[in-house]
Amino acid sequence: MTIPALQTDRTRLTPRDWIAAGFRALVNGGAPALRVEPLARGLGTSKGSFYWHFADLAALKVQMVALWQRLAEEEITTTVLASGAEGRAALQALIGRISVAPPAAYGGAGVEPALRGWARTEPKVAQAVAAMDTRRLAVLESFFTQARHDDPAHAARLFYAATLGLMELRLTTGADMRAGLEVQLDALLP
Amino acid sequence: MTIPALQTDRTRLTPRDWIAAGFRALVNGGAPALRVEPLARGLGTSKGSFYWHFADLAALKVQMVALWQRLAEEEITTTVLASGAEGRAALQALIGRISVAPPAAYGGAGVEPALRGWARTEPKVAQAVAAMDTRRLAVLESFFTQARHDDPAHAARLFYAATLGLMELRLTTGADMRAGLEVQLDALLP
DNA sequence: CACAAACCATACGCAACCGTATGGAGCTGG
DNA sequence: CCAGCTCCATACGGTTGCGTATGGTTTGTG
Repeated sequence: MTIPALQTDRTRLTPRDWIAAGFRALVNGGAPALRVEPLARGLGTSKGSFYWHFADLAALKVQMVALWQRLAEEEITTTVLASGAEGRAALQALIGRISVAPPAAYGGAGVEPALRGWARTEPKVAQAVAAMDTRRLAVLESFFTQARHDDPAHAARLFYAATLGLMELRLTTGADMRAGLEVQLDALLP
Repeated sequence: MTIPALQTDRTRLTPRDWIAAGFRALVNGGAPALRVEPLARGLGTSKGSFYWHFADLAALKVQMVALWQRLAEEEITTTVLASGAEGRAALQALIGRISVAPPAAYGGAGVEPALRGWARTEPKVAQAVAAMDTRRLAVLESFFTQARHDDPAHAARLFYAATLGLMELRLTTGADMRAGLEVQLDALLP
């Protein structure tokens, strides 16, 4: 008599699955939740799977930051710069893009604030965030310059600060990103 | 209430010394840095001292949050409400208070962002932060109402969001809080 | 000085996690 | 069908941290 083999029909995991799980953990539990064994439990697998796809935990973190950088950069180039919009129109387009939260499988609306919190625990992340900040500020400043604002640098800083703050408030008090940013833009470009 | 000076004696520690060390660790290393033995090493003592002053690590965290709540509340009441200022004048007074960073012994300018990052790892902290957000928003809204703003709720949200964002940017790109907030106020109350 | 209280050092058991080693399951081409 | 590659499970040693237990050292006080 043969015992029928358990057809677990398990779906095999890809590195991308682990990265997505990493972002979900980061958003829900913060940096301390980025551990191999808890992640494995959350995916219903063992860490043997993890160490097949990644050299170590640091490798996963690197890939997470790299993915965020790629998406954030894409948000700027393909959606705004490539559209050919300028000045106020470009800012409007950016508002539309920013108010769309990332997919829930990758942590949803909490990704950006969570990543900034993560930056406080790991210098590599802090460096990536700081670089993205300057990049975004430069782009915003060019838009405000095109819109003939008196002090584009100040306006860019304020607009960006409001964006970051609204992302925070979206989590705690459920603020509406789009409405908030449109009002901010009206205040800065009357 | 004013923050008392720390014991420079170094031979004996007070609970307040541990709380301050906790804030410094939180700012520098984030939530995962809030551990008993690393804190003890940083203070040049052993964890035997810690467990004399606190029941466990959770007790220290509770006291840290409590201290932050008291100082944040004080920032509102004694500096603004008690001054009798109203409307725009009250907002100006608040700007002056906010742009002053806490003492370096307690983590300096990074305390507020660090605490918001911490909130992502511990629900108790998240609750305290959310409560403070609503409290601050209510106060700000009353000021904008006194200043006869068209949409006080929106203005309060934006002003607060800009404040939070500028606190973030103060860390990465070294933004000037006071200048930024004054410009924001001018934009919202022309 | 005596002596208690306050404060700190050290050692211990326990638990969680990291990264490695190794074997097994499952698909795939020859 | 079987040989080899891909992918996962599990056991292991090492490290770090928690909280407790216990004894030592300093400080205040009569």
